[in-house]
Amino acid sequence: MTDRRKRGRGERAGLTRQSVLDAALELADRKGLRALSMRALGAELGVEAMTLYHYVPHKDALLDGIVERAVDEIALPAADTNADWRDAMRAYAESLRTTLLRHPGVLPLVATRPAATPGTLRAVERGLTVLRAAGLPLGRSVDTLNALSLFVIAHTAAEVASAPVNEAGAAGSPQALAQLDPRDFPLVAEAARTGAGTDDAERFRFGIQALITGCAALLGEPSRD
Amino acid sequence: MTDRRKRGRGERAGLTRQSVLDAALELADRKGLRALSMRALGAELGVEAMTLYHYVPHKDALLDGIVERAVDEIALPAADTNADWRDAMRAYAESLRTTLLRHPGVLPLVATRPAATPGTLRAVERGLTVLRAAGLPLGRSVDTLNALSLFVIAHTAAEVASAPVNEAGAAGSPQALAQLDPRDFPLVAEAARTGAGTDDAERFRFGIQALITGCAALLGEPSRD
DNA sequence: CGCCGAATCTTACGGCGTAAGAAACGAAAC
DNA sequence: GTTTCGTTTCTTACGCCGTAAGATTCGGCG
Repeated sequence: MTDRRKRGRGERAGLTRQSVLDAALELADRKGLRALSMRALGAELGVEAMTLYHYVPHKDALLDGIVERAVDEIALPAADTNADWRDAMRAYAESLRTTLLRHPGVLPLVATRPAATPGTLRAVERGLTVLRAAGLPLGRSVDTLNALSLFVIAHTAAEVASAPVNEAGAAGSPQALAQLDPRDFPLVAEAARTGAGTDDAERFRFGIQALITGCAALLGEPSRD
Repeated sequence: MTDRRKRGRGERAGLTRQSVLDAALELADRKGLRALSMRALGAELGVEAMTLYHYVPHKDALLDGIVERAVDEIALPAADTNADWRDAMRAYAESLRTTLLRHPGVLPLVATRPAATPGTLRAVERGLTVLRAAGLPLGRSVDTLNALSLFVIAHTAAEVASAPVNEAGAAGSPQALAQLDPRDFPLVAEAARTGAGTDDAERFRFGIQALITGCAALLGEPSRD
């Protein structure tokens, strides 16, 4: 954010672990993960690459850091004890998706790394609280929350993967799919042509709804219409 | 497979695109993605790094290739028109999981790249066929199949991520989780202590079951017990 | 002032992906 | 058998990467 162009002779950059992570996150989102090198990040901050090692022990820690920074942005599940847990979970999933989509550069990392940072733990704890308060057994609460978050992460990761940074349509785009031989893949071609199941947000909503409905059913909850 | 140690003077290596991809896949699974460099792969095959560029235009294509090679191993959904689509999908999900788990090195790639290779298209087409034959509308078939595959991929990716190659327990392991302060995260700590929701296979089965049940419910299928 | 710890820079090493071209081979053409 | 030619393999080199080691410069405190 603050303009990092060319410090005067013997004037410090005034970095923080936080400011370094923020710049890294911003750079990854803007130019993609591949463009996030220590030297490039240094240049972005008006500093040599090695300087960054005063704020971060190695690059992997930097990556962990930006994941955590992005995760910290996610809003916790609402602890409204009056609301149905299904509504709470649906709202949480929706908000998790929009937050993750705001950081396309980090999504490959989120989908790939084990998630046991304080930030994620906080969200998980809150989620479990909501589910337990609704009467679900602990084990099933874990299973439910796990299934929901994994689906959200995978779906958003797939969304950004098929629309890469600064790039024309990828191989998975509907346009590309529509051009394959209907004799080889009739249904896929038809879906691409008619646009069935093409809208990311709607497909996402369907998956979430199915997951929540299914969990409720397996747990013997009364169905609602 | 074939012993690649030290060809005699002026004796060819006899590589194929397939053999190169196979070796790359095997190397990635055995030593992890980070260890898969062109030079290392060349050494594995008894050949200089640049030689590989006769079989693959660049490293990204190599990665795409090993993903496709792994994907080709997945068994297509059974087209048994007598069986319930729910059973077919559950079996497919289960088999997809075991296949993916056989290639831990490739999972980060699968979870990350857009999937529009012939192999995946074949599986998708078959899945859509099954669902359509059961009477689901095309759009919903796409949504259902999408939700299922994404969940499977995300879950298996999470499984291998929390048990990395040749490594002691990662940060997300139950042991590590059990040691955090119960005052900060009481439910997470309790779950870790009692082992609730700890079994990967069972948690997976729950998610799949929930997803399928939920999709059926949303599509107005009669419930079964 | 002198000193010290923190912040920054310099230099350097080994590894990476890969561009460019030389070299060695096998098979077909003569 | 010799020549030719396309395929396969190797050699060399460039610029990038992460980062180890250490010199340097700074602000603040005695």
